[in-house]
Amino acid sequence: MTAAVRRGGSYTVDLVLLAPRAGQLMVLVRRDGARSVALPWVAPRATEALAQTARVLARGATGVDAGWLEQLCAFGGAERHPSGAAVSVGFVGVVGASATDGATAKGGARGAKGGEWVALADLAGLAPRQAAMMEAAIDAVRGRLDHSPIAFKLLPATFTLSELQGTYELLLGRRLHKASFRRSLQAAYLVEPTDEWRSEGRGRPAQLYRYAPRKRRSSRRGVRFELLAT
Amino acid sequence: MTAAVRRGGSYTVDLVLLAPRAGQLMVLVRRDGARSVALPWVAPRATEALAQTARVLARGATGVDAGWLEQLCAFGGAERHPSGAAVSVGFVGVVGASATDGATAKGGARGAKGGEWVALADLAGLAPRQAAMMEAAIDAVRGRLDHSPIAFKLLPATFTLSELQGTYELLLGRRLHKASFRRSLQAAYLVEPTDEWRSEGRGRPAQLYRYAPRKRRSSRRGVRFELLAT
DNA sequence: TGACTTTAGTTACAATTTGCTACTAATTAA
DNA sequence: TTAATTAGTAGCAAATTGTAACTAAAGTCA
Repeated sequence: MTAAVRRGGSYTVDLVLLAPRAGQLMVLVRRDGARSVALPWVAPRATEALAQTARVLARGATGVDAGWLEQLCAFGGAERHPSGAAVSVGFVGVVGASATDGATAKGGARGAKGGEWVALADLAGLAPRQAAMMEAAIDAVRGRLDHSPIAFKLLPATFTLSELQGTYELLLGRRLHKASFRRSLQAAYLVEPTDEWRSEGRGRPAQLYRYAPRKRRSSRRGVRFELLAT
Repeated sequence: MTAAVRRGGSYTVDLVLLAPRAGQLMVLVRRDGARSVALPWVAPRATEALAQTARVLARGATGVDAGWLEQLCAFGGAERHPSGAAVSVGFVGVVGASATDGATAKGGARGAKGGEWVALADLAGLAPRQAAMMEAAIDAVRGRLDHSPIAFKLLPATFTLSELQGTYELLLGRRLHKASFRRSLQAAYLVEPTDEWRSEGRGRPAQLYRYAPRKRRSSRRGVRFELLAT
């Protein structure tokens, strides 16, 4: 396959798949030698839809469907790729914590077929093009977090508001204020309470919620100029 | 070239280039038959950086450098492309109004070498894949307007605040409130006044400003949940 | 039991931001 | 001079946001 890619000058679809585990963000990789790793990738047939290719790639690598999956952009130029392909289309996706069950540091365990979950902080040894994808993936998640239900797709069907806030904090890489978070959430009509409560050992039990977005108008604000000096 | 693309299964770089003209947003296209048009595209050599390819393509089509240029994403699958390529990497860019000087409805004039500026509203006859790019380009511009200096790159070096606001309105496709716009602009430290004024015929003369962003901390707001029900 | 700790969830208030109306200023046209 | 037109500002009410301080419900441990 690799040889065919080199000859034909075709393209690849690459995947940055993220999952939470023990308060850390993990990314799915394949061991690719002594100290180099690679993101999952495939050189698809020409007529296949890109998003479909990425969905199949995600399912093949984890055994479950990605809860959220979106294209990053195309990467090319001189930056090397394991396949030698001229262009690679990067995708980023998330799966729930359960997808990482049984995956150990030495890899190959249940839930990661031939893959291995590595903490984002410990990740090293990617080819240049895939390293660029990795960075773009984190930026994309943070940038789209308030427009796509990424955090919700990363949680089970019912969850506590503290878990939801923790997920946002994990993805954003910073702490949020509890009261403000809940107020914004309420104003957005995104969740509805169930009549279940969960006791997590110590402390008051938390009510469980489910993701149930209700229609509302998008707010027509003025411009904001988040733009900073270079 | 087209035949080579069909045979090799290579990729293309496509460009949505926008410019303001007479209060309308124009897009650069090439006549491609009786009633079909195409966005400018090229099938680059394998090792060329994507952004560099797009820059050269923009310069070749207009004779000037694009003030702002960013990748959209890759498009592929069953949606047809004029080249027959399996994937196409879309770019969106803007150039100042002066780039459209002399371009007429019948095309081929100075400033658009072999191309033609068409009002966005009048655009029809794109191949499916390029139509998808067109839509993505508008979304991208609107989505990134507050993070990239798109509007500023579309104006001359000095401009009035009414021109700046008009540019924002053109790109956003909606009206903005004058006092609020100026207050936000002031708070962002993005422009500085020159000591020139411009009289536009009727009404009070307007002061000219230049784009001169000053360093400031990015505001650490809480989450906003712009996310809407599907 | 009862004080202490821990986590969940709410309230209240000050500070800031935003939308908007209504103003003043400077110019051209008649 | 007066009206019309565009630029620019002031000020206020409403909404949003950051934060501290509170109440509530569980477990822990002497």
